[in-house]
Amino acid sequence: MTEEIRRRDAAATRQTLLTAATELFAERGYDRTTVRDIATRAGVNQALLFRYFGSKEALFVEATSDTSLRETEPSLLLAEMLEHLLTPVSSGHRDQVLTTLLRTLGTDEEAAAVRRRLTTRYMAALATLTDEPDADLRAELVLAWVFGISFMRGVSATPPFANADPDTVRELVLPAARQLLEKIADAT
Amino acid sequence: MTEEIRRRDAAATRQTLLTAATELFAERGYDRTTVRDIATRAGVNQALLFRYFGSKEALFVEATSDTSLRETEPSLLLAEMLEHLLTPVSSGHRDQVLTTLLRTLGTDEEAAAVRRRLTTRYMAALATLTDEPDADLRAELVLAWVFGISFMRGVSATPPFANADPDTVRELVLPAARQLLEKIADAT
DNA sequence: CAAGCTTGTAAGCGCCTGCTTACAAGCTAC
DNA sequence: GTAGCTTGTAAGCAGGCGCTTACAAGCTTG
Repeated sequence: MTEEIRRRDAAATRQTLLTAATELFAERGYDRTTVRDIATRAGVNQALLFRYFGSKEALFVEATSDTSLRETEPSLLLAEMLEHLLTPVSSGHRDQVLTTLLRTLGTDEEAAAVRRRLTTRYMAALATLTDEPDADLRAELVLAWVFGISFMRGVSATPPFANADPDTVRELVLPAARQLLEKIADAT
Repeated sequence: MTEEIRRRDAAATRQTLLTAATELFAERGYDRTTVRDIATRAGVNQALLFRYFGSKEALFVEATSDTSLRETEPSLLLAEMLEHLLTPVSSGHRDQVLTTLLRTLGTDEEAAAVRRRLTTRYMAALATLTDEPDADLRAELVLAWVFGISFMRGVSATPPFANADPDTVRELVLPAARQLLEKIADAT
């Protein structure tokens, strides 16, 4: 049994808030998520949010910073990202950070900073997959594709993607992307 | 000379408001644009916004509905979209609708409807460019790429794209996209 | 020139936002 | 057992939001 009868547990409350915030930011983005929403979903008084995190922005940074960008081999990175994007979100909270960042496109500086940092890391990894001089541009174009797919699938939720088989998508995307980054490998 | 000394001109005021709204929605998205912002940029009392448009949402719909999706031949559509996306925004107000929709990713139903309608039209055009059975999926993947490029360039504004030569980008994207939609043509 | 409509203005309403404060309730150490 | 800290609660503050109202200023028609 899990410890269910715990009350007055600061660490647990903090974690509950963080989880609720992560979910809501991914679902609605930064602007449309209110601190009251977060507290309600966490089943917690909203004042505690400020006690434990200081501000809504600080909570956002913490919710999006545990990126868990695994140390995947770059040649498999694209295939893995596609898999993450295309598997049903319901199955555990997958890498929602991408979705969160896509939903948070305002002028908000914190969000923009998080987005830029993440982008740079992925780009650097992908840029190793070609010997062409314009490796960065090629990497960014491929990354842009991932963002676009993530956008249309997770955010816009247009019909074809909703029913699309992940394998089919991968078999379409990988060869095309290989035109830009020739060292992209197939999934294992 | 243009007629500058016109006052009490309802049509002109309406148009000024519409222009200001279009710009601001593209710059900041729906949520972060306030009716006061719009009225201020238009140099007009904000009550007039409600007199002429009824609500902020109605104004948004009108600002994004003049899509001007030209009747381009589908095989040239991708090249043309890329050109639109990559030419400096400063040069006249280009097709900002894509940017606006990207910046407006909340739960807002009106924005989602506009986005869906536009997407469907572009997809239908692109789907004619292959004889494969999964034409729709292929078209959506290509469109996703355009969205991603638009996102990274216009919204996220990451470095490589900012300095990228439009022709270079096109020469990278078109051949790769042709893996999905074989009838894509080069720019004229 | 005055009636009557249209266009523009100033003020403010009710609501929601992020955030704070004052205080009650529970836990731990002596 | 009670002092003193930590955890949770209720209420509310100031400011910004979309939107409305009451009214002044201008134009058009007899």
